[in-house]
Amino acid sequence: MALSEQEIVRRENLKKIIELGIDPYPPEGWEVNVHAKEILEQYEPDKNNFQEISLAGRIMARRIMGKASFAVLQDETGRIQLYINRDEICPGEDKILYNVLFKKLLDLGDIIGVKGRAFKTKTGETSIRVSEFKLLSKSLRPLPVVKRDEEGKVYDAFTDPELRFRQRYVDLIVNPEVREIFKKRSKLIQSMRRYFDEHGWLEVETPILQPIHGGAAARPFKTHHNTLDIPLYLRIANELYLKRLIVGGFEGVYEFGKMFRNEGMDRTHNPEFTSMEIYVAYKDYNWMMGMVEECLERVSKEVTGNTEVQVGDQRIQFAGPYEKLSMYEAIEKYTGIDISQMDEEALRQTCKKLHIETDPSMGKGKLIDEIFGEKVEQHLIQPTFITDYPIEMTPLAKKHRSKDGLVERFELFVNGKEIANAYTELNDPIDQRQRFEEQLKLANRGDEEAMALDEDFLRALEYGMPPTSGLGIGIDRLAMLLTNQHSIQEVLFFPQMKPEATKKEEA
RNA sequence: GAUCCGGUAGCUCAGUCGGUAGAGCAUUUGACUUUUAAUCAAAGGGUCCCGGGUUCGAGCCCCGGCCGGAUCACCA
Repeated sequence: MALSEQEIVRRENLKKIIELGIDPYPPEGWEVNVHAKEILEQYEPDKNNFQEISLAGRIMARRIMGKASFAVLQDETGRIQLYINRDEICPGEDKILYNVLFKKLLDLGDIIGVKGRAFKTKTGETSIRVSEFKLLSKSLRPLPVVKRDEEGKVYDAFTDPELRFRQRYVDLIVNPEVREIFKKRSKLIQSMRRYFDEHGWLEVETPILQPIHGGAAARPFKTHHNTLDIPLYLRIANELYLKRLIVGGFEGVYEFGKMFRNEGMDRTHNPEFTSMEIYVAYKDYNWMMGMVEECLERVSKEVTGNTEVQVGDQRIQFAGPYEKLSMYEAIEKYTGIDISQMDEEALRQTCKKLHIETDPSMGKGKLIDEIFGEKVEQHLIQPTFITDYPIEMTPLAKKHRSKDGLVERFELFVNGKEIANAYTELNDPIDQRQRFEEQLKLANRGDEEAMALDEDFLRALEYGMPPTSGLGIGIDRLAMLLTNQHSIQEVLFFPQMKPEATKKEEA
């Protein structure tokens, strides 16, 4: 592959460094006793602190002015300016370290270790007066150079999504705000996990490779196990396994994990995504709504510092209680039509009236879902529980205790998007078998996403599952809300991309 | 999968009517001991995404493809 001019220069510099007897990739570590952010926040000239510091990072800018230079060092916490004076670095006759190594052979992007002391420059910027530096890793590729002026205005921003996502490492280096998004994502999971642990619920792991892709309605990825010579599916959900654990006697289990769905990709969908599923015995969906309110309020506070979060043009209040509307109430509120008594034909006519396309494979549940998706969802900006779904849409939820034809289910909508789904779980094995059979009928009618029947799961229910409430939260979408990002790609380190065109390479 | 928009130097982008390929940053050389989008002087750097076509001549027009984004469809 042909190297660019800058890559050639860097490789030549590398060679010269080696000729000077310097290892460009030394094996030993470097003492890091402080980070950039700590110095910037805590240095006070009067206190004379940070006078023997040792840190490491990447050179992000260099301003050489003859016998002295400024550089910008970036570590995980931020950027700090270095001041390098020739005669301080090279007290003796030999000025090679400064004149040759620092001025000529180091490049932007090189990783160096630095020892020195904090001070303030004439213009008042906290900086490090370098007494010693060492090359820790030579960079052979030029980074995009993003400049910022005093007001923080960005020039030549590195924004091309294709490059940013394919080379996320570069994105993380030159766009510090990107790192903050992922720190928040990590904090979100950590915060939620701590909340569950405090309640004594057990974090578990269940199979990703499943012989039957149950627990949700979606097209799976299919693979094959050679030794067993059987097809296996990457899980589209883990619900049925977690319930088996409730049958087994755990009273609260949860799992953060990747799910895989062989569907389209867009701003809110990636083929693999992270969900959190939790099942708690002896609870129902009413209890679960309270738990969700408490959990999200706390998570929001711990991740963003506030229960109120800016998302696009909206301010979302995560402190409960959240508005509750039944599915029928919600549809009536936003269309003026009461569909609660309608049969499949009447619903089909209603769809027509509302200019919603239908097809013959759609059952009653699907038709209601269409109306809801088309006319209601977009209006649910503040956190809203939509409750009591038609039974046809929800084969794993328990029938409503008082409303015929409905199940005890809620979904939480925020900013017009579903972020959580929960049931009073169906634990009646006879009813569950019938529901699966209904799904089979839908499948025969052409519904590709109807749920598969899982005999072993039914066997587990037949042993008896305590009354249980279960909840699933889309972690990526929650992360999008809490970091004010409008694309799922921005909250995944490595979003799925088509493979790059393979470049011709010499063997 | 459909429609629209985009792909030009390492990066961000201009490129007029189809007529020698442009800028800023980065890079190279030189100057400079408190600069900070450092500055000053000079220089080098291009498979214009790929493949066809039209034309005397294509970065530009036409056809096909690849990759990305947006919107829609499907889905969470």
